[in-house]
Amino acid sequence: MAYTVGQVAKVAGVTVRTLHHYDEIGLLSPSGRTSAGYRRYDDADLQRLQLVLYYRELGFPLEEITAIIDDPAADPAAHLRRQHELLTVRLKRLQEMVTAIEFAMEASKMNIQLTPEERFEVFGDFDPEEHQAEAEQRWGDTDAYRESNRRVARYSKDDWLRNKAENEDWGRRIVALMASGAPADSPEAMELAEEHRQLISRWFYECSYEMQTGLADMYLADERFTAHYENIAPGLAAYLHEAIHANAISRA
Amino acid sequence: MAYTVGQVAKVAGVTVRTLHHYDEIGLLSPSGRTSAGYRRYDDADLQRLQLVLYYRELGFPLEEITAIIDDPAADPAAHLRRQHELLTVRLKRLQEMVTAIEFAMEASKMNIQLTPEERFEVFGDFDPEEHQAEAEQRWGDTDAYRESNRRVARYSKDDWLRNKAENEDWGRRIVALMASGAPADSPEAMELAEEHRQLISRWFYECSYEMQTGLADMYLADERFTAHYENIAPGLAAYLHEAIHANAISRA
DNA sequence: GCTCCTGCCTGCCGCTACGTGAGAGTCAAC
DNA sequence: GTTGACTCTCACGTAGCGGCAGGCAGGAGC
Repeated sequence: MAYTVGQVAKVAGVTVRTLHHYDEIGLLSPSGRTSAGYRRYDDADLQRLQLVLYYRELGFPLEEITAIIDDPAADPAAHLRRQHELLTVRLKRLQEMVTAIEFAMEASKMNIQLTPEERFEVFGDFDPEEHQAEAEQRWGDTDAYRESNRRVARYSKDDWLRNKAENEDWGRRIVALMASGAPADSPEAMELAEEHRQLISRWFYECSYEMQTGLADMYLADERFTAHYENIAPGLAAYLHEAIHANAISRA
Repeated sequence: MAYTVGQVAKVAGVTVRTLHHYDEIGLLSPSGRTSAGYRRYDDADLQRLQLVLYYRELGFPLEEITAIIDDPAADPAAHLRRQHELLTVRLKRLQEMVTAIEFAMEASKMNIQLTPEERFEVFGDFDPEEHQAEAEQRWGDTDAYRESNRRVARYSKDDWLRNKAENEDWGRRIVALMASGAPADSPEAMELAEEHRQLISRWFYECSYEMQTGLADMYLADERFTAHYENIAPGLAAYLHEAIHANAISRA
């Protein structure tokens, strides 16, 4: 019962190169060679190959497989547990990805065209997801962030357009107020600050006064946010910041 | 709004090296450089990076991402569909593996010790999985193969031992019959051929006469199967082959 | 002006698990 | 004795970076 590389390859469903490789790294060396140097695999080699392929299927790197197979003292149960954890994690990731892609497909089928490009188009230059990676780093484990993500995922293009319209309407009103010379702690400014909080609560996540003042601080601290508001009207970032704080204090 | 590599890396949650790499392969080149040669990323670059990371998350290779993003005529829906298929296939594989590993863990907890080594021990030299890879290539998309896999996955060590015992009993009887000189198309031989079919049906999958004659042909065509039967008794492969065909014809 | 620290630059080698030849020898068949 | 299939050993190529080395750049502190 001796087999050549080609035969083993066929039987095991791997390539000859793979067997050469396993020989090279000492994972599976044939038990003998012919006088011409041809590899000769026997049944024991085939069994070992089976083991190798089994662990490989489970995602073990070849080096570890070598260790597992060659070390009779190794605890197979421990390996299984670890592998089970790894697998379930990968499984979850994959499932999430499938869900994400199904969502994307659904959106594109409905002609809502919520591909990322479209979303950028809808969002204009103030994309809630523009700084998503950073947001995730900062707030990835907060309830608000998860809530926001959950809601955002369901929004249609129309929802986004309505959102944008409401935002722009609010923007026009606060710009007009600021231009009128009303101070940032005037009742009118505080009312618009309150409306700002409610817009966030309605569209993204329950925004408390505390969270809102945090946002306000960031509008000044993070130049990208500052730029966004300054771009609407010079001085707006600071004006909004003060109005939000004044409103939060008066409601406390 | 210009950012250095380090800033972009932090914001996007990738490493500087990754950005260098994306620049190298032309996937994401910063829109400018400082006089000192520092990369300068602007908001548009960040948006592109978002797209890149989005597709990367979905498992697209970088080269394809380049094509998708740079080619406005490319159909994102088609890409998504293809990716969805790939992912679901991988997902199914992973799920099967998790099931398998959970089964193995269960077994090891019960001290049944169904580690692969154990299974080889139980199977002796005629492991139903010995040629699994090839079997999958040949029959991977048949109902019989799936059915067999489903059943096999549930078998306990005791089941395997009973299976082996039944097989050996049948083996002894057919060897005895052949030794007695009864022709392969005798009623007794045909009866044992019938029993062979029922053994397969009981332990692995519903085996029709047609499928059984296919198996019989393979016992002669594939030297490994031939060797298995010839190892039990010289001439058995051909004898069984003829008996199976005779039985199938008489039942048709 | 000098030093220190941090961040940036460009190579370039390394990793996994093989794929894919090149060039040469081997084996069984016709 | 010649073909054709199979095998051998280099040895470079792949994807997606990680991680050095050696050398500028730029701001802070002395």
